[in-house]
Amino acid sequence: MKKVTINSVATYAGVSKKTVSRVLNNEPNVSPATREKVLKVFKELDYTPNPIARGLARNRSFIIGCLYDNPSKSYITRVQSGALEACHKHNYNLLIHPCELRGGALIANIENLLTTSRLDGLVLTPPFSDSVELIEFLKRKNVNYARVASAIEDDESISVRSNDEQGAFEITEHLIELGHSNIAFIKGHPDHSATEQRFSGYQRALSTHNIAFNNALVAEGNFSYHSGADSAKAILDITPRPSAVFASNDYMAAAVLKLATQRHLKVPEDISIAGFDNAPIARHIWPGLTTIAQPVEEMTRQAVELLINQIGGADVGVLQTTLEAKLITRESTAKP
Amino acid sequence: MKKVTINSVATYAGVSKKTVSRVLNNEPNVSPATREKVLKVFKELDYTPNPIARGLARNRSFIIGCLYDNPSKSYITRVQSGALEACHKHNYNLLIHPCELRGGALIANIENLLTTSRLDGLVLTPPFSDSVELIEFLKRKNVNYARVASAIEDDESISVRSNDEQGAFEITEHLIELGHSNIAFIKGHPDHSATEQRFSGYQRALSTHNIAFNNALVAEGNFSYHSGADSAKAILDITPRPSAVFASNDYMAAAVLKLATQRHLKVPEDISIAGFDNAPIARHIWPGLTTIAQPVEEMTRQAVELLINQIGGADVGVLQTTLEAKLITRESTAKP
DNA sequence: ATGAAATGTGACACCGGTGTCATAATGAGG
DNA sequence: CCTCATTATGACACCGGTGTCACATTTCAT
Repeated sequence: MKKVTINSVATYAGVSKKTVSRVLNNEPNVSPATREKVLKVFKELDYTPNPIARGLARNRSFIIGCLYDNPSKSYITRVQSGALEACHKHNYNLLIHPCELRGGALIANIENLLTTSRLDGLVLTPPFSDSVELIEFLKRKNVNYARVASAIEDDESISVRSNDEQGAFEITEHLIELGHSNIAFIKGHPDHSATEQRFSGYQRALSTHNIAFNNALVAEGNFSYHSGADSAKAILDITPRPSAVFASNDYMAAAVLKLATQRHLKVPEDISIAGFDNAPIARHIWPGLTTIAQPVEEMTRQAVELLINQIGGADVGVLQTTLEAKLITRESTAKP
Repeated sequence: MKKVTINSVATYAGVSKKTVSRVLNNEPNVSPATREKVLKVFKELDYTPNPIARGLARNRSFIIGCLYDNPSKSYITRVQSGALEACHKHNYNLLIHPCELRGGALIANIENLLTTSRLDGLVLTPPFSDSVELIEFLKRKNVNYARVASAIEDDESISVRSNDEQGAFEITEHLIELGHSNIAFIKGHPDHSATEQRFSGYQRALSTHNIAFNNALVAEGNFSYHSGADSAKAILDITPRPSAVFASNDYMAAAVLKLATQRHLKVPEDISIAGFDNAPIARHIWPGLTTIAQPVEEMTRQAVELLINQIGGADVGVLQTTLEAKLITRESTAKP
């Protein structure tokens, strides 16, 4: 099968390349008759313009790259879903690129990515949105980027985050108001800024309600289900057993719930469990998890939309936004 | 900041574009001295080649597109993970494109995708891997593609599937051998060929063990958790209550488990539950789900690898492979 | 009818690389 | 020292579009 290019169309239709290009891009100043004629040839020859050539001429690829390194699959799915919504709205496409923050190869990896595929912009999700090294590199390379859920504030780039500290405060307060005071906490991955923020919200709630912070009640997780299972073991063995557990995300909370159930503890009668994120699993298990609904899709959608506007050369106005997190109470928390 | 192109490098280094290009691509016939010189200029000018220009010249984008329309998020995550592994191994990138099979806009949507971004190949996941309309279109457009978990056999294109019928047979047989005979079944999405195959395996197992098939025990799901919850209601209200439920995927099985637990039924003492896929949720809940481990990542990895070889012009040899599914027994199934 | 403005069209350079081929420089063998 | 093969290098066309600008044609007010 012979390739159909803009040249063949032009020859066949008896007009110049440029006129074909005009029809292709719906530019004005083409007579209706000519336009019709060219459009007919498009159909006849089954012509599809070459996006690469177009990209070269316009210096655009209409592709956004999404960087992630996140143990929580559902978080990534939600990120993708928000990013895709914004992309498709503007006729952009999304390229996904998981990679590792640690190991020293990050910059080389991203450099290779940019060499392999021309990307108009990059969405950085945690923990990349907090990587100063990466951000410096992108600035130097003049690559457009948007940060999702980043804690860095003194940066003039696009950033959409949610209020993790406040969310953690509220859910801890919810437990306290139910009557809990012996509340265990499971931390997230140390590379993620959300980890520190959620921890800090937990501590602030305790202190606000005059409950002494007890480091023995804190377990180190990393947002993965598996780490939650390990932390759960540690926590359920504490004497006296905490009457409530607040895990930094729903996966880890689900792991606590599973172990508690295995040990024939009744949730929430014997122990209350709270999570964070409002991941699907929070409502797929019984009892459903009390959690903080974090607007992951919406954050990403907004970030990508701003990014695309910026790429288009528009004046984006407000670059940095903070969305609210919301407490969702389900069956996993109750009075002790 | 001025753009650094191959021309600036050439001028600065005092050589021709072509020589720079040679160094860039590690081609032979460049004297060590010249190579050194050019490499030094790369560093000095912080040069990054333009992938689009390269793509235009070579007629390659080194991007694979992944099509999906699947209610199960974890399935998609696994597909992506397998596809990415193969892509990165060959220095390709992955662009994701969820879209709808139904609605009539599919072909236009894909046509637009191909117009927007030059893709070297497409991975079709269910239900697209069974869409004759789409496959015809891609053939006509001369687009390389690979099918994952497709039931179409009389096609000369790349296809990697797993044995769904056999998997469903085995898990049903497992229930029968435990002593169950009143086994309810929840179907998957009607657009997916796996749905028919799993149903067929269920029926074959019944018939092999001389158990009469009873259509009243069959509920219509669509692979989503939500549809599983609806089916669960219907099934748990059947009198006499089935002693076991086999759901066509783990999400729906999890929904059955949740409702059963809510109704204070003990699993597996009062009712056994089996799923399909070995999705993460199968081991994140208690009791863990007995299920069929489907090698989703591996299927996709192999499919993409074959696809990339084909794009590279290699003789791919065997185009169609079937991988085995494996029974995983956990706590959700037991004697009635 | 006439000149100015608006509209339609094409020639040509350009985007930033790669492929082909001719030619220059180097090295081995006699 | 010369010939011939080998290695190194560059000129130039080309990939398939878009941007600029010049020019031809039409429209419209005077």
